[in-house]
Amino acid sequence: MPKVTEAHLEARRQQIMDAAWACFARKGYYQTTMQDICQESDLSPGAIYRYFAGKEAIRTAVYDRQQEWARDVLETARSQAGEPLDTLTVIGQTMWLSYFNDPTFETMARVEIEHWPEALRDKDLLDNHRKNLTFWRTLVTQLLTEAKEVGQLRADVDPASLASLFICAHQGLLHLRLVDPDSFQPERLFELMRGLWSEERSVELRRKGRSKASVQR
Amino acid sequence: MPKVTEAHLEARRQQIMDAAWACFARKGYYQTTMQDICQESDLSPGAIYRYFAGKEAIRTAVYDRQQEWARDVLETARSQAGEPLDTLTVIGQTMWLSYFNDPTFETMARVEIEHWPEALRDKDLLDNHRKNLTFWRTLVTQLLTEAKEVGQLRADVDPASLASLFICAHQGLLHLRLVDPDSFQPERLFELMRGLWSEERSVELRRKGRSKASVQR
DNA sequence: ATAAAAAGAGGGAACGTTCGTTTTTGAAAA
DNA sequence: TTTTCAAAAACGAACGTTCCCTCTTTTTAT
Repeated sequence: MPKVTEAHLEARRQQIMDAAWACFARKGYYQTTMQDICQESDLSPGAIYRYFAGKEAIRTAVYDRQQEWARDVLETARSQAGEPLDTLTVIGQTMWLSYFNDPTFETMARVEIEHWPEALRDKDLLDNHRKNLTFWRTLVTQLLTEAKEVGQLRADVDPASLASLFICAHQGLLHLRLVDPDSFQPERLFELMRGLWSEERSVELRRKGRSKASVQR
Repeated sequence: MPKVTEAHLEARRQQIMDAAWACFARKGYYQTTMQDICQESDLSPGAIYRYFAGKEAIRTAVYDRQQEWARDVLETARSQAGEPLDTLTVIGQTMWLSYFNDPTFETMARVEIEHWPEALRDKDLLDNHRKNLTFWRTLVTQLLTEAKEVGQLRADVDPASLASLFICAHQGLLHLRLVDPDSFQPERLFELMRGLWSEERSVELRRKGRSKASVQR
């Protein structure tokens, strides 16, 4: 069937990427063989090599697509929220609360973590990863700065540093959720962090805590 | 030279582990060949297979040794500090400030990250990793609980949650320091976190921050 | 005491397998 | 008939592991 539609070609690409995505999550990049991807995608080696130059090309394509998905979450969150801190809350809730319970989350997280050590060796992956991280850090910093100007953020907190802490915690949680889901619960971390940085909330809670503590004594 | 001393045998083991450690950090586990380890250690395959059952055995041995090193840091910190929060501060300073600037840090961090995706697949590695994480989380939780009782910690903060946040941030920082050292500076994160959770410090800084903010308006 | 034998430690070539890729072949639309 | 897409066998390189050999030290036997 020659001269097939452009949509069909794109569908094949997605078919291969879906298969590779599942395989990478299950076995990791190096333990995934081309045969695995062939089986998972119901395609032959000959077919796959028509759409991708090689194994590595598939990996970068999968990684790129995953980053796009994450940014889609952001856009959705931005359109839902109004105030800067709301946007951040919605992003947090989407990624940490809903997202972490989504069945596809585990697959995404596994593939993401798979790339961390790889990015330290492959220059292209590293550049890509850096750009992505910078994007998120800049965005969160900006949102926090706006929040601080409106007084929603503790006055003594540096937005840039807090943004870095966010990203660190997010990456760590991504990893630790998979290792030990029971001990690292996004909900509790989310609440804790809100209490730490938020202006009103911290004042209110600090009062409660202090009175409770004084009762205990 | 048969019937060599026990010390000599142990030295050979360490020699192999050192070589593998360097190779894993440089190229990752799967891209490190036995030939690589042979070259790095100045030994032949025959020699190496006399001391380790195979490639995987070397990996687990290297990983175990690394965990021991980390716990040594803890013991040193504990002997240096008195109060609970001091211990935590010393651990933080050792690991985040001195440690991150140590030339061997990068090697250790790379090997550590290398294990994260692997641990999700290999049952033995996962059990080991879980035990290690539980050890640290329990320890930090305990220190924070003691600190709270003495009033060094904000009264509304849950020690267990904060401990989880610590671990998350630490793991994230471990990864992000390697990807983008300039953007994720342990010193700033360390200061930020101290300000967030500390009792006196937060009150003091909040006052300063508030007055500064009112001037700006 | 000395020589022969045994055994441990290590070197290095070789083996069997696996895996990414290529090439050949076939079928179906144009 | 020509062109395009996909299947499947096949190739060549690479890798983990094994096997065999050598050299040296210890042990044994005369």
